[in-house]
Amino acid sequence: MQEDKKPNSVRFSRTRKHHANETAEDYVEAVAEIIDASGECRVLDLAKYFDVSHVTVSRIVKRLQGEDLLVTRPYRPISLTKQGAKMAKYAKQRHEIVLDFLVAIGVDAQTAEIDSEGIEHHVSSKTLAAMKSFLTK
Amino acid sequence: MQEDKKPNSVRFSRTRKHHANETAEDYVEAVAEIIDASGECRVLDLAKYFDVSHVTVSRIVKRLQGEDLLVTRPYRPISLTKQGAKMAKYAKQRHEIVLDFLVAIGVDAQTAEIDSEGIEHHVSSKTLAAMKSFLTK
DNA sequence: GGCAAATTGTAGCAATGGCTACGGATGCTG
DNA sequence: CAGCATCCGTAGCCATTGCTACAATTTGCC
Repeated sequence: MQEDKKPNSVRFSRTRKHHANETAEDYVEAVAEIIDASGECRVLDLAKYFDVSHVTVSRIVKRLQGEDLLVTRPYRPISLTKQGAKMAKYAKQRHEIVLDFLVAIGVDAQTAEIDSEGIEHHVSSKTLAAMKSFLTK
Repeated sequence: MQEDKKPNSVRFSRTRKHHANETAEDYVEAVAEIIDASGECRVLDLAKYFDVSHVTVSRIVKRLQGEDLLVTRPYRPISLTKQGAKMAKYAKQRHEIVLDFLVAIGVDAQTAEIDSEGIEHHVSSKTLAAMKSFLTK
């Protein structure tokens, strides 16, 4: 009855790596959304989107470019790589399922929007499946 | 129809302040749990609990002591302040509701345990109320 | 009491993500 | 096409949370 085989690093996601991945997901999702809405995505668009300074965006964009998630050149718009687009697609799906699910259990739309942003990164595929199943029921 | 009065810093919780608060909640909850289980809580207990080095724990404990959430002295056990105990109590309640809720919608216990750790910090009181209401239905 | 093991603290490094201040590019507009 | 506004990059600061390596304290055992 070994109940603790897995290290708690699996349970507790307050790790640099996990956070970096959350950031990556939020950014590619935002880039996709902004391009979809306005045709192109600039550093300042992301800065406004996340309500942070352009400097913070700039550094993160550079990191994500190094991770082959997005592409840009100095003073140029930002676009997604194939890999980035794929991540954005999954992130969006997850986001929408969580959002719809929260609304389905009676959370008001505005609160659901806020909470789903935080929750989406912590929902495993199994939990996501349970939410999806709940929605189609 | 101003749909974006609130800054996105409210929606996107990837902020130092928010993370620091998550850490605080996880730590006070862990301290309460460990004391409850074994009578006292030491730095190494927390290190094992979170699967991090004792150094990381030591520094965070020092910070949380400064925030009046817990009390300790060098080479001595850790206990909660009144404020820390209150935070631990609410964190535990939230944790349990989220956990029970996930199980209720069909997530297996192990996955629910993992996901609830991540989700609990992002659930507003409104969403928590919706979960509670779902459970008692 | 004293030694050894276990525990905890300190020093110092890295990565991530906040910021302000400043300077260089780009692009619009007269 | 020149100048100005906007956008973006760089330099350099801080906080948080990881780490290893080493020092200090406590504790248990002989």
